[in-house]
Amino acid sequence: MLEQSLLNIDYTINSGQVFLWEKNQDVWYGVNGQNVMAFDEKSSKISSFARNSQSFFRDDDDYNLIMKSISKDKIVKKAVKQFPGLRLLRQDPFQCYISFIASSNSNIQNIKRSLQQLCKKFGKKIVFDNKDFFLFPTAESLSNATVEEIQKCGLGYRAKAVKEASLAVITKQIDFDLLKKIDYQNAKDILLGAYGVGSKVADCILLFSLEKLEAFPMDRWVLKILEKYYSNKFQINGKSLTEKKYNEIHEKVVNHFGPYAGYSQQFLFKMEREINQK
DNA sequence: TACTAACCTGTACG
DNA sequence: ACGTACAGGTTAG
Repeated sequence: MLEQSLLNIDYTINSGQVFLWEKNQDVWYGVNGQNVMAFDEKSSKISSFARNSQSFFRDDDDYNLIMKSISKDKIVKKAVKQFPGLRLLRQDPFQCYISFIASSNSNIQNIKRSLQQLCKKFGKKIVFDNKDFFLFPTAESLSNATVEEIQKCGLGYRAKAVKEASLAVITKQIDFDLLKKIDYQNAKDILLGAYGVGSKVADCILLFSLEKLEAFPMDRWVLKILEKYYSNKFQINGKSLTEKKYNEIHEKVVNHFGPYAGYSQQFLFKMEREINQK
């Protein structure tokens, strides 16, 4: 059972981590791999289609301690204060992997639509709470699909990457259980070997599904934030973000924010997106 | 090693 | 209506 004050479900769902969650009345429903989860806003009760052992909302994290740890400067302090209960999630690794491969050079609406179509086309249909859901496709089903079939889900040129990446899982070239055990840099190097996975996507997968809380995904938004608030600390020169530059900035970022840098990214991202929506 | 254009697709804007 | 820009990157060259 979760302390209600420590989880704000709306902030958390709407923070760019997940794409397959919808609110129905007062209940949030979300597809997570071969499971569907529900969070009742009124009671703060969590239920799920399958038994889920891993805590999706990371309530095993010492939230207050982490908030203290990442509050290294005014900016993060402000964001932490503004979005109490924003949490990182512990997602199904395969779904997270495919989701962020699908996210590259796209936008949330497109990503959502594509993933929904993927589920409908390749995922198993189930009934939970008297409602129909499609589970996320398995690595096997996506690796057996043709690029053309995947493309029909609106993924465009990313379809090839989705198929290749699924194949890499089937062949154990990518082994999520192993990636969870080894350290950040080694896990990242392995992920980068998958076609369609670059620095940013790798960091998303590591942070959101593979227990690497020092991962700090940097997309154009986060880069803008660093330029805006931290130009003296991290100095980002040049316009294009090469892998080398990405790594250099990441090192400075972890030096500043510490081992839970990924949490700080989530707060900064949320704060800046909120500002830009108005 | 460092940099840039091309890339599917849907939507917003003029 | 219809062209153009651009969106939460990656890859090939």
